[in-house]
Amino acid sequence: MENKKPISLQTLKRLPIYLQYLKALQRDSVKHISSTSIALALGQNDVQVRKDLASVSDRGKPKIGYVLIELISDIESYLGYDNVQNAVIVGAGNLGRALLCYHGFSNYNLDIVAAFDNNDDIIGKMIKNKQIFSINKLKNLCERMKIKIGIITVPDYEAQKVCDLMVESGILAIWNFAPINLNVPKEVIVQNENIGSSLAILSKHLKEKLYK
Amino acid sequence: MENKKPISLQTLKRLPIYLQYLKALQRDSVKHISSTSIALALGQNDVQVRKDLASVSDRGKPKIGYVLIELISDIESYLGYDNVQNAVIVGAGNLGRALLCYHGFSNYNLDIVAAFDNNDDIIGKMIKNKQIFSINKLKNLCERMKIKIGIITVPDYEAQKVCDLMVESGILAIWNFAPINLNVPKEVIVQNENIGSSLAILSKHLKEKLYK
DNA sequence: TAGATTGTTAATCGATTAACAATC
DNA sequence: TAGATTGTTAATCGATTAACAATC
Repeated sequence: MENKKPISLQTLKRLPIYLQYLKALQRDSVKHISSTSIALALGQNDVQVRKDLASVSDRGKPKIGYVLIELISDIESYLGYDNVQNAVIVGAGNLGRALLCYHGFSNYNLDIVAAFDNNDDIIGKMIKNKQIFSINKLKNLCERMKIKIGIITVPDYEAQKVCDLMVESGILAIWNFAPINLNVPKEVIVQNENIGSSLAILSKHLKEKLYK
Repeated sequence: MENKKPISLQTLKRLPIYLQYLKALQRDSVKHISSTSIALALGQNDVQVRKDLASVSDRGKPKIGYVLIELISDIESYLGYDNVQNAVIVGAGNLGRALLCYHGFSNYNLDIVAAFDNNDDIIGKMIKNKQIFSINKLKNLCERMKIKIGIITVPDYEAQKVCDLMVESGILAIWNFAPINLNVPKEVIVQNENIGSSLAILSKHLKEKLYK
């Protein structure tokens, strides 16, 4: 299914959550699934789920719902998980190494091919079959391998510099773990992963529960 | 400032981002700051910033803006960063260990006091001065230390079990890194950290840039 | 057929942005 | 004083939810 109306950012964020749940069902050999039951399992409104799914698949049938494998396939192809996406990571500190070791990215067909750092002590080392290169090699490798996704796990004061280098290297999508606003040209997208925002929600809730 | 009208979830998520920026300014010895300049630096709408700040501080002055240290203090106290918050982490795999080593939590006055796992090979080891205990010790330690924040970094099929144990141990706020929907009583809050949602946004953008 | 489910249209809700008066 | 900034009220925008017709 191609090119219905553009879907909202909120829907886009929910699709991977549905997908995860659907894949778990698949392991349990479930064959069919309805929006209503997905909504129930994930604690969401059923109309919302139905609308979200309708935006990426038109194979839903009244009374039956969706055939599980068809729905999974439609969501995956919408999200672009049907092509492997190569990525590089800059910053091989604790967080960078953890991401490098994380197996779960295969679920999203994301493959981190290499890491880069400016610390001579770790340049040249291998982590889980992946080599840590000097930051100087970033541009060359990205261009040669046509890498379009960059992950930033350096300290905040280095993040903009790294970001600029990524843009120069042809990267179009940046996953930023540094707590800072990055300036990029408009053809590049930045997704900020903000630990602070999540913690704020927990902290506020706790404050209300404990002191009120 | 206490108890104006309740602020929105969106505002709550943005406050830590402002705070981060304000602290960076502090290092540069800036003394005053306006909503307009924050908005400009962070690429946001100035009315939005003004409203967000007004919801936690009433010390803004026309023409001058805010005194930096006052604004920082108001945001921090609103977010509850003025008390140290102790947390435990369950699941000492790659991600769990990375979080355990992460220094940045001190910015949020969050202190991870211990990790728990069910793998005998790592139980008893120390990571950055923090011990990995058997999961069997979780309840006792949480009760004794009155720990209210739990971080889940176990595989998805173990997450609900761990969650139940946390709830039983008196934990009220759960930061969940497992890609699964957790069922909790209504007094407990769950904040899901969803890698898939972030990646979906990047992946979709890339698909549009590259294939259209 | 009746009931469960789909997809769509309309209503509601909440968040963002615009307009503007107040003020240091 | 004039201009920059604040805070507030109103308008707009977008997302969620409700209502309902279509259908296997």
